[in-house]
Amino acid sequence: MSMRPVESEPLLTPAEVAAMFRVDPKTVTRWAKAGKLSSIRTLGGHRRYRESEVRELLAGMIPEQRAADDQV
Amino acid sequence: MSMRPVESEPLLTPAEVAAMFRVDPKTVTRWAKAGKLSSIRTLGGHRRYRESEVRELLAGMIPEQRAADDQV
DNA sequence: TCTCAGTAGGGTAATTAGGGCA
DNA sequence: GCTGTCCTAATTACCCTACTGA
Repeated sequence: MSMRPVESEPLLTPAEVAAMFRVDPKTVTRWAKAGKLSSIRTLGGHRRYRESEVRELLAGMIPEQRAADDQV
Repeated sequence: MSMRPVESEPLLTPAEVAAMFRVDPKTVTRWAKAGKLSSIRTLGGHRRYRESEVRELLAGMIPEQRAADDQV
């Protein structure tokens, strides 16, 4: 059986993102609803997150978060 | 669920760090603002601390008298 | 088809940020 | 200088039930 290489972006589950930020999975959901983090939905309504975006946010390289950082 | 291995650094909450040093969480916040301790921010602005860094600082807490002894 | 950990949704408690003061 | 405490507002954690997905 042959699998044509379909380029897809690495996605993370809510639990995985939550673990990286050391927060509750529900908190990640709130970030998505608030538009602070873009999310992809499964056909059943569950959210998936782009690993690349999450890593950038963790590194503090996104404007939204830097705004919070700047008051330090 | 699979939980594909996502490499991320273990983080600590302000309360956890405060308990380890036996100080008020607010004091930990001041350490972070003073640059004595590096911090990562959640998307909501709350701080998270690197466990490895905290442990190193704890290990560096040397009793006054012992510090003097060490120079012998 | 069955199982069950994970997630969504909503509500309420607990932490944290920030400033100022002792 | 350094820490603890009081205050308000914002953010996050924990509770539940029902549905999703591997």
